[in-house]
Amino acid sequence: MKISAQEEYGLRCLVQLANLGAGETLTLPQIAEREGISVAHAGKLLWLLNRAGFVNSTRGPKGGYFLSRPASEIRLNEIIKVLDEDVLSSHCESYTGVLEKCVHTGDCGIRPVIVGLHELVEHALGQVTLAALVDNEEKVDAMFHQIEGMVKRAQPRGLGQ
Amino acid sequence: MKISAQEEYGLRCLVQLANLGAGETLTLPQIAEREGISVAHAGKLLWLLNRAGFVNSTRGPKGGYFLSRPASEIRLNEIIKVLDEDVLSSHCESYTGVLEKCVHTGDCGIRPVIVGLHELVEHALGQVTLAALVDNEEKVDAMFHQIEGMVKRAQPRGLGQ
DNA sequence: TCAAATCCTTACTTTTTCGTCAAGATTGCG
DNA sequence: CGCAATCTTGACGAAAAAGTAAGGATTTGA
Repeated sequence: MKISAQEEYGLRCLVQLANLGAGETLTLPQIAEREGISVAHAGKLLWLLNRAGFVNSTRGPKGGYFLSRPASEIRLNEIIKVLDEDVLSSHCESYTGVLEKCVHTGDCGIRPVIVGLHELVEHALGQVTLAALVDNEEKVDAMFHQIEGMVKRAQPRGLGQ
Repeated sequence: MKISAQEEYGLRCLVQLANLGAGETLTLPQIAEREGISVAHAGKLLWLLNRAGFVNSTRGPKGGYFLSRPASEIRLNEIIKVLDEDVLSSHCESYTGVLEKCVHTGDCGIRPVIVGLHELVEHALGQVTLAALVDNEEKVDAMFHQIEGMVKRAQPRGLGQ
């Protein structure tokens, strides 16, 4: 199970922009340098994010990229959906997306697991905004530990063995 | 974020074997046919699972594959770890695995998210055994909805915006 | 002992993802 | 205007993942 390169570095680029003050922008070379990737690579990522409506840009001298919405209104699940196709995707063509009914024979037991994971990840990412990532690193950290604690106490019913 | 083909189809093969009665086996052509993949492909997956100690096999006529441990002692997180490298992996070389300290400059806010996701997924998969997949489809389903419900009630503290 | 059934292993091909390159378009400034 | 800084776009190449092919090894049973 993997976070794709596009997801990871696209998210990093957005974090850079979320750190800017009002009216500030970052150029491709600046973003590339800070993330340790090539300018061309950054260019492609920012182009994707632009097309998806997360960032805007101005060309020419003094130009650059900036968020097109407040960081507090951008949630991680939206970002991941745009950089990949879904929050969590699987291969079996019997799924339409991940959530539709499986056409495999009745003894396919893995569907509920994939659906469950999808919901878990989707929901967790939906709780985190870009702003939270920038401003409240400790709080995000605390939140995840809180969730983890809840999950730990939640389950030992119905399974066991 | 993606479930790799190896993870998905490897898991499916194990589910097939977990459905067997004592002393029964399945041959590669049988497994391949049931999952809609080529025999060669099934062969590679079963070889991985064999090497990892989840299945055993006998050769010759009447041979085939079978689980080397009871399905109730095999948890999904172990399986995923073997079929890929980890339950959830990321790209940044600054992580050693996902859980070590990030070497990026201090303003890298995404580390806690990756670590949090890792723990979430790891823990969820650790709750599900192969046996549960086969025998208790409804119970697994119910469990995930239970976890999801807990997570939903758990978080709105510390983030909000 | 031979033949058929079966797994085992390595090498290869295809597809997808990742990343680069280069030419083009737009803007600001002297 | 004309140059330089900047983003935009599509084509290309490299690397990784997915899947295929084929010959070898082992076992059973007649």
